[in-house]
Amino acid sequence: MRKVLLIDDDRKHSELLQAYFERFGINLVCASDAEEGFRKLNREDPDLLLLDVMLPGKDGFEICREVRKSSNLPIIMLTARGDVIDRVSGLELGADDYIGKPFEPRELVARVQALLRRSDSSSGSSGKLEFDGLSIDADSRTVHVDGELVELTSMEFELLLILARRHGKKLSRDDILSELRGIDAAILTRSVDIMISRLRSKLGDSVKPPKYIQTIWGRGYSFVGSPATDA
Amino acid sequence: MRKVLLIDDDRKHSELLQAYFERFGINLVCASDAEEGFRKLNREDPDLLLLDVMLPGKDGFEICREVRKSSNLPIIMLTARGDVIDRVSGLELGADDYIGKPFEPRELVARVQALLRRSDSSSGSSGKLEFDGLSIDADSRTVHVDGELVELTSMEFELLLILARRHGKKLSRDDILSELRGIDAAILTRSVDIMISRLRSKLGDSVKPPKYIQTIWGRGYSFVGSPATDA
DNA sequence: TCAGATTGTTTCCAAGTGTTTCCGATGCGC
DNA sequence: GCGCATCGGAAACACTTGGAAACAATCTGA
Repeated sequence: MRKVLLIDDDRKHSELLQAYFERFGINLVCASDAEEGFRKLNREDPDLLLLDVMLPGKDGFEICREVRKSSNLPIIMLTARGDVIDRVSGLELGADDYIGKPFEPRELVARVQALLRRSDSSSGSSGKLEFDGLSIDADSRTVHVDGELVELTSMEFELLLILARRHGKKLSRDDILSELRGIDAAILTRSVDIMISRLRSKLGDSVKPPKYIQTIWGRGYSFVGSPATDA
Repeated sequence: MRKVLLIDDDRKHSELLQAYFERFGINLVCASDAEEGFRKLNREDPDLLLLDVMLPGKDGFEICREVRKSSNLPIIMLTARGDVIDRVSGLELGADDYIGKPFEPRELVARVQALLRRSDSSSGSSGKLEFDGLSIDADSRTVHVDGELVELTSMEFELLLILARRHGKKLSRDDILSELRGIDAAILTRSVDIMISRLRSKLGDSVKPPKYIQTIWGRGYSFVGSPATDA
């Protein structure tokens, strides 16, 4: 379960939020001042920090600065009035997000989740497209057909990505060319056909009953691989 | 220089923002609809995406969903009215942040910078970069491959650092040269190729199925080492 | 200054990409 | 269904880009 540390001197408010966060599977740990905050930061090792700006003693900005010195823990600032000055200075101090009080608890949860998702995905796999028998990894630029690694040239890979990202959509040769090479697709040749052809042969696809790439006569091409459950 | 793609149908507004972003050293590329957006997404390979919700044809939410299928590119949504429904659904769709129109340009820049900083730091500004079988220590300037110390010259080390810090990003030879030697990359030779070549041989990497450094034909290079589980 | 290491250039060759061409496939009008 | 015009697939070829070796220039430290 994800753990979030909230530093806010309003105990009542904190408890309400704690209960609310619980419903979304997030364990909210509360501290009411900087001192308690730093203690729990070490002991609880949270995944994210919620910082109220208005605090007795050391304020939220100061805490933010200090935390940033030694870690890149995601931080969201809670400030009383949402004026721009506060927002900007909070973000420039190294906070990752900001929310103005009063806020909808639901929105805070959404922001927390967005930020957690981001820090997850940055260390985990993300850019993966999975189809029935075909798996494309946009990060490592690798393609597997039935578990076998298939070596594609960069053009072939880009082409496959363009088609697969919009599977089901009919793409004209112009669409493909302009995504592949930019607006200067003025000189339209038939290189797309050839690339499709080479790609198909590498993927072990055939023309007649197409497994992945469907020719739409007079129009262009379309990716038709079954969206696949997951992998 | 960091590159940000803005998809917004208000050309005038886009141009103003473009000029404004320039002042902060951010290259803002503009598209006015989903079609153009997808084209430039591939072509320009931006570091972050700004999405207007209100667009002719496919709206911002839809674009966001499609992009999220195959990438974890940071996304900020721009919506006309800041009601909570929009915010929450935007964030739940996989956007990383949200800003309500009208907004202060300065605040948008701050949010963009915060998000860029975050995605930077997630790939390790903390001195050590760990990949599957490859570990880079930016402080001591040492590199280990499968636990073995590998001696690199300073250029080779810098080059590796540039690539690894932006793993997954396509970097042109110009990008690399200007980071390596400053903006005066006027004299463009093929020295980058040779450095890549030497680096690869020292890392024990091969060209055909690249473990670490991928050649993107006609474009440049990209670091593709798996982000590594261990530390 | 000299020796050795590092960085840049040239050159050749292999690999990737685009064009032409031919032929089979598809759609259309009868 | 038949024939014609057109479209798409595939092989062969031409052009461009990248990899690697050899070599030259530069830098570093005695």
